[in-house]
Amino acid sequence: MARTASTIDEPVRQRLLSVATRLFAERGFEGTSVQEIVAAAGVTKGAMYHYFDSKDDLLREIYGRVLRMQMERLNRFAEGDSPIEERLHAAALDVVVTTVENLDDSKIFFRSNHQLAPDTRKVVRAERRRYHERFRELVTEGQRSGIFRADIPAEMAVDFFFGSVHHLGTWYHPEGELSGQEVGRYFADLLLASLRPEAK
Amino acid sequence: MARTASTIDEPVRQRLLSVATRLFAERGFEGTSVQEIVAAAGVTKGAMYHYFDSKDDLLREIYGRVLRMQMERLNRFAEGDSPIEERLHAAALDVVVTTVENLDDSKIFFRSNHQLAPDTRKVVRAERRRYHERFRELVTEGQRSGIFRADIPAEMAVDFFFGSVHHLGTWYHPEGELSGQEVGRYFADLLLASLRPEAK
Amino acid sequence: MARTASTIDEPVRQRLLSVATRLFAERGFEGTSVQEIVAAAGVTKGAMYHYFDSKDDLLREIYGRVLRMQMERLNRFAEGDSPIEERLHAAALDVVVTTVENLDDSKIFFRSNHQLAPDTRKVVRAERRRYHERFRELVTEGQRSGIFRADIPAEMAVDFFFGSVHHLGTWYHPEGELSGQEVGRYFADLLLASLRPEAK
Amino acid sequence: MARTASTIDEPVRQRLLSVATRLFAERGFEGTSVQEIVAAAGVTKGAMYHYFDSKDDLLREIYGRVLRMQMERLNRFAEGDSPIEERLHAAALDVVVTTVENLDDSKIFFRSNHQLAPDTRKVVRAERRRYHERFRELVTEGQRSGIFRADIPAEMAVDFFFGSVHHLGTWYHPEGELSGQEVGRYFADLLLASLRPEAK
DNA sequence: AATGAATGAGGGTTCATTCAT
DNA sequence: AATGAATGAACCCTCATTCAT
Repeated sequence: MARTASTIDEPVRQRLLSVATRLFAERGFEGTSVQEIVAAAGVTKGAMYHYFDSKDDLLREIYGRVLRMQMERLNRFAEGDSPIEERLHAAALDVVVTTVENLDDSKIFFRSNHQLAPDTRKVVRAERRRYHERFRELVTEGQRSGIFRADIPAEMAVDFFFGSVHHLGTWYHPEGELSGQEVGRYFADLLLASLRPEAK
Repeated sequence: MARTASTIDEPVRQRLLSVATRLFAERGFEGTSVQEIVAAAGVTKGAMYHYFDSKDDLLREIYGRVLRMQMERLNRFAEGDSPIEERLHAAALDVVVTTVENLDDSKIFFRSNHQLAPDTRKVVRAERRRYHERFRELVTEGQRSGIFRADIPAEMAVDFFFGSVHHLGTWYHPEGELSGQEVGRYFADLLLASLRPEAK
Repeated sequence: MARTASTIDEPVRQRLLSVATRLFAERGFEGTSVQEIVAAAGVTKGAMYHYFDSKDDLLREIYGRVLRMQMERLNRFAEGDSPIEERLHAAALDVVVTTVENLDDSKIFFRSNHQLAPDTRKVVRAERRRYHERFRELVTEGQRSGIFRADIPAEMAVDFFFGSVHHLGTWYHPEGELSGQEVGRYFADLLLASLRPEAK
Repeated sequence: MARTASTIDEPVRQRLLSVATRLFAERGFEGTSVQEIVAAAGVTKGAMYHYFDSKDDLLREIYGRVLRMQMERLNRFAEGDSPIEERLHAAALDVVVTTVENLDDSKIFFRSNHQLAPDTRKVVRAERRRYHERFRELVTEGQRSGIFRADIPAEMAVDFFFGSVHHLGTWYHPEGELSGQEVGRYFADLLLASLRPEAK
């Protein structure tokens, strides 16, 4: 018997996470009540507090999931042995595609950051920074080998690029005319173009 | 006689706006209570509700102020008669500089958007779209005259650029080593570079 | 130059009373804010507090007006020299007609009684009682002369009748098919009928 | 085991209803705060909002209880097979007795009607109308068989009677010299008397 | 593993009233 | 005679969380 996700028999913990992700993305973390989450998940409050310490804990879990996935994928792309411009293009394209495929996570990530407890926030930011640095290494690698222009700090180019990616959540619509692949290609092209050395 | 924001003799309405802007940026809209706002402004709740219809109204006012300022500045830069690449560079640099100078407004803008009442939201988004379109016209103008590459939709390039700008609030720190001018120059350079036609 | 009631040049005090009467009848005393009253009257709060001590004072004035009017009219009818059954019938008819003509006053009277300050309330109830007693005297006069049945206390018959009258506000509609006169006649007939001595 | 109202061991929900009924009757719906209700019931606000959706919901429940009880009793009396004048007399007496026994409910009913949310109000008024119509049928039945005078609309006679009943709350005191039974008999007698055909 | 009654603090908002002008 | 800014208390309600079961 086939079943869609979020059906009644999906493990409660997982169902709570899915539902919370959707609601946090739609209404924001503060705008979503625990009552709404458990109602949408079809369980009671007690059940939620059995699996999670608090509402903050739910958010923390969602963050963790996203961070782990992104880091794994980036590493896979970075470690290849094709030319640097191809690896960077592929990694850039991939981060756009996965962001678009998990748009709810992305929305939560860049909107609810300040709601995290200070400690959690520190952990999240540290992991985020590692991710950023890994990506930046790709740029510096290209700069060192003369493939990318070096008159703009790698950090700046990376911030420039990720700003764009993180903001996908505010304008990209899955039903729109552009697929994630297409946006990804454009974004990766723009990144690579901006790093091309100035024509003499 | 110039005065810093939030001094005791600043008109109550203005003081409420300044304080609310700061707090919304720091803690988010939902994370800031009316009580905290009025306490920080040194007035009572009644005073706040004398000048504003609601907490939402406060947010609405802040939004309006930002929108008006940005639109005015963009128009000034767009209407010049220097070459298109210079006008776009100048406009791009300016939007970064003003964003950095009003970083609180920017943080609020891209984090609390979904908290607005549906009607207000529609108004804000419409005005936002107009701003976007005005900027895009600069890009298409350059594309038509062959100065900018035309194989990437202008819309995409603009979304790419503004994503970066809007995310300044998440990483830029006024006390950091880069001035708004410097970041603005880098960002504008990156934008222009990404629009350069492919080298043959 | 002809002028309708409640126009801008009607004395402020009078306009406040009219407006408050209408609003109190529509929404109840507690359900009407001072702000709504002054807005509807086209003046400011300060103006209202210039003419009236408080919101309670407004209600007190409305009560006073009704009480005075009803007492005057009753006296006029009671003092006639036609047969007692005719005088009672006329008085009963008149109280229905005037109640219907001032339905807002009536609604306020029997719905907002408990909102009055204890002292005012005592005064109002005393005056009300005097009115009641005056009416009752008509009944006892008829009982003494054998025209009305005496096996039911006059007080009871009067309470019975006035209960009906006071409840007109909950069901009578000026635009309905019955005029105040018609309802008055029916009510007066019913009162007289209920006082007729039992047939042997 | 019989228990008096408002004892500490009475279920919370029931205790809230009893207390609210008493307070609404004493001070009116708008004049009673939720804080006062929960304090009198010895619970916290949270507990109240666990059982009732809102303060309005509390009022709605009280209304529902009264309406159901009155309708049941009326049906019992109306369905008997004694002569119509006896059935009407018994029903009239009963409605007075039960009104007096639940005087708080009655006070609330005819004073707070306009405080109900429009939807609830519609429901309540419809049920009220059905009750009224059931009672009126008794009168028309008597008119058709010539027992009651037919020159006064049944509707009018019923409004006349119920006006009196509904106003019991404004003057009847349980500690007074008249029992509910006595008032009921007088009121029923007056009703029947007013319906007696005119003597020739 | 899960319930649901109950808590208590705090949420945004309304209000009658005051007072300097 | 009238303004309107400002007060401060009270309003209804929501919330994340706890706990006995």
